[in-house]
Amino acid sequence: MRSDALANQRKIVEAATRLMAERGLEAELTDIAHEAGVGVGTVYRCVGNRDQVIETIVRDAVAQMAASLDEAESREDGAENLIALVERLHTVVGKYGWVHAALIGGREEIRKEMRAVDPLRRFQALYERARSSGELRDDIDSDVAAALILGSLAPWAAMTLQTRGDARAAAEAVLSPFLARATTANAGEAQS
Amino acid sequence: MRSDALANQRKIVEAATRLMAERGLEAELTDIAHEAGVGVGTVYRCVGNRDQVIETIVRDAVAQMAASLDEAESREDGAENLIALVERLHTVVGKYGWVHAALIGGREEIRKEMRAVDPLRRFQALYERARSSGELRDDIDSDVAAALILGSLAPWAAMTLQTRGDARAAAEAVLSPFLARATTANAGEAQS
DNA sequence: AGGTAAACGGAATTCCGGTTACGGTTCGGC
DNA sequence: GCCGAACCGTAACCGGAATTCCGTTTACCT
Repeated sequence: MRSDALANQRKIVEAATRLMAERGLEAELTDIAHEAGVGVGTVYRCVGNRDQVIETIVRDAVAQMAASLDEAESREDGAENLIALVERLHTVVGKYGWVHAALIGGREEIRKEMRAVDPLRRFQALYERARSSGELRDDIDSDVAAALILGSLAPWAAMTLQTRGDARAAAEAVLSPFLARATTANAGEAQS
Repeated sequence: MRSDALANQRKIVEAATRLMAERGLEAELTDIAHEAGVGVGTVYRCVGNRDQVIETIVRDAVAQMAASLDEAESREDGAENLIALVERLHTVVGKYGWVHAALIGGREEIRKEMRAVDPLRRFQALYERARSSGELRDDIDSDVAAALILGSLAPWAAMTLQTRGDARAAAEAVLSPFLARATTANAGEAQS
């Protein structure tokens, strides 16, 4: 592959990522080509047809999520590990605004790709491991915790969370209901 | 409007609802017409073009969500009220499999529709009200609680939650991390 | 029952975005 | 500096879904 072709490939993937983040997965190929500063033909030559463009980008996003999971699994158990993971996931998912849509209505191929990573199970496992550190509540089923915490990646939830400063603060907020009381002394809720 | 036209309108909207629930918002107009047992022309006459068909259905779904919120607001404060609300929301959103996609990638008009209902704020307000009953934790910011609880409507989260029996059980599980400890005595997590 | 305006079905048409074909241009080895 | 292969942009081409059009049928009023 000639060097200019390779450079174009990169430009195209970047452009597609950018455009799809703001317009969704249905962004048009001609627009992507224009955004990348090349012609449509070049898109076909360097990346492939529409489906292949999409697949490339989805693969990127999925890989980044998988990498985050990998990293978390290799680290020390504990609340901190989960917080960092949630922070990374929020960042990644936020960058690719369409992941949600892709998971729901997307091509079967994309969903398969995603199912292979299986973030829910892996997060659940991490939650259970982290629990042994004593920093997390153990009176909540780990599958429910995983569902709620990863549910916070939903755009409407993420939007609210973004109002609190940076991604780190958002991740801490998400985890806070699951922290064991003993560790984070909290205001009493005496009542009646 | 003649009575048969009115009847057809109803049939079409029902058919579209059914078809889009299983195939997503991109179901074809001719299929919808066929499913309703009418010709394509009739769809245009009774409901309008594709966008208007979609809008009609989205409006329905949004109205049902709004009604659930209305009802909850008119009831007695307390955890029970929130659980029932979450149960209803899960049911509605589950019935219209595409709401997520609509909210994310959908037409600006749809999102505006949704923003008008503003479920997050309303739920947050309900959470704050319910807190006064003493059944809910008050050491978690209500906006975070709202984001997490409504985040559970995200498809991947909802999928996990559905594995636990009925919608009611799922709703209880979702709320459980937010219940005050005093009420639901939980196993101790003593450590170090 | 009869007349008429409204509604119907679905074939024909338009529209639109993906895909392909092709004449000009550029890279990179000699 | 020059040649051929690889690459580029653009302008047609194509398929399929949305939309329109019109001859036929139906509901409703008198």
